Amino acid sequence: MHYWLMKSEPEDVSIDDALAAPNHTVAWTGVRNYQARNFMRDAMQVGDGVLFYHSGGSNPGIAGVAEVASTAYPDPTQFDPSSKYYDPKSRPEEPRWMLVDVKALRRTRYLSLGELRDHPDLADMLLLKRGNRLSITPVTSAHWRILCKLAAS
DNA sequence: GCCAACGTTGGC
DNA sequence: GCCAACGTTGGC
Repeated sequence: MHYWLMKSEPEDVSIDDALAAPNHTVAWTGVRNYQARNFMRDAMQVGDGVLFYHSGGSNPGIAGVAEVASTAYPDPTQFDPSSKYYDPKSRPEEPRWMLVDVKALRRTRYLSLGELRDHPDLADMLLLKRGNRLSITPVTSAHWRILCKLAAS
């Protein structure tokens, strides 16, 4: 059992979009970073906890809780020339990009990036490290507990 | 819109 | 294998 934080631009897929999807589940398309891909491919297991993070807007932060709902499989958008995630160098026999399905469980009280930064016990979260751009980061169980408590407060 | 930080590409 | 150039992410 592991915990993760996964970033999504809410204009693309928000927590509400995911909750409105069939079975509350969305395929996590578009990851084009090897480290983030490797987390999904090599480390994620069905049932892992996911913090659903809204990035890119004027007020980024954690918006909900989700869980990993599948093992990794090839991201179909890499083979679709009309997709913005199309990767002409990837071949179906040897797919370069993988994804997992993510099932949204619930919205949380919105935990803005500012609030997270203000919390001393969260200071060493990967998300908060200077220069970090990874769209998927592991979350320690200690941080997970703190965040769940914060979200419920 | 700016820019810091970081990843990727490709020439050598 | 090095590294400069370029592209992208994402907070502000």
